Amino acid sequence: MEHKECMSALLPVRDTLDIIGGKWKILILISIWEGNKHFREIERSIPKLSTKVLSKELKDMEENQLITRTVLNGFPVRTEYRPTEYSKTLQKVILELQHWGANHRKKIFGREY
Amino acid sequence: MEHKECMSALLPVRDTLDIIGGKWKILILISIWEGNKHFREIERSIPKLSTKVLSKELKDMEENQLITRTVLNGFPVRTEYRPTEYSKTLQKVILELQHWGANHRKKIFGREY
DNA sequence: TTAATTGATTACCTAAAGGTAACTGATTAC
DNA sequence: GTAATCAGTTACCTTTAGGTAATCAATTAA
Repeated sequence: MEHKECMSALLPVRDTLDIIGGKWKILILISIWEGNKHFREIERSIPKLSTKVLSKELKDMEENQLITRTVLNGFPVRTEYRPTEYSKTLQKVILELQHWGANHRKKIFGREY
Repeated sequence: MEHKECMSALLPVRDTLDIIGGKWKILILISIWEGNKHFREIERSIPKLSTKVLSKELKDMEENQLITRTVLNGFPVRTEYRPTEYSKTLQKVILELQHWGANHRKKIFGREY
């Protein structure tokens, strides 16, 4: 049985799941896609999300070039987070996950949400 | 800012990630797709996978109708795990994750695996 | 000077995922 | 009866993800 090729093909799958997996990452990305730019603004747009987790996730997303971070100096310091064009390439992936999940729920529970 | 609709659209995304996320689920599914049928066979096909985790994941996958489980009585008891036709609907999703991840690695590190 | 706001960081804790290893029950071959 | 094989289960431990709450630095308005 040939495993090596298929197993190494899973490294990219792992990478993707690391980037969009977890409890908050997609939520944060969508909030930013929707136009939320500032730290507090994003935080308040997602109920129960803590500053600690948000801070960490934003760093990860910046590293992965999904968002840009710009510090604007002014009265209270403001930071602007913006989605990159590149981040949009994730939309197809997320849509695929969404479609499969929606169909799956119908199959398993015989009803939708 | 309209959040409610987009946030509820994420429930299916969560469902899908619960089903294919984690360290072993996709590996196990692929092993079964490849033709491995028996518990020990699947276990041995995936280095470092323990019986405990395999046992749990197989149960989850059976609940989600991705595999069927049949007990064959014979000398050493044998169990047959088979992929369902339905499980194949995940291939498109997994391929999407794989493509995005492969392209992402090129973008971030400038090289492939 | 005090309070308030923004954008965080830090220390500490809990819960969930996963790992380790020993063990069970059934059966058969020796 | 002893060993081996298959298909698991159980108890226990470690690691990681995530939650809670206090704190900090900068700035401005009252």
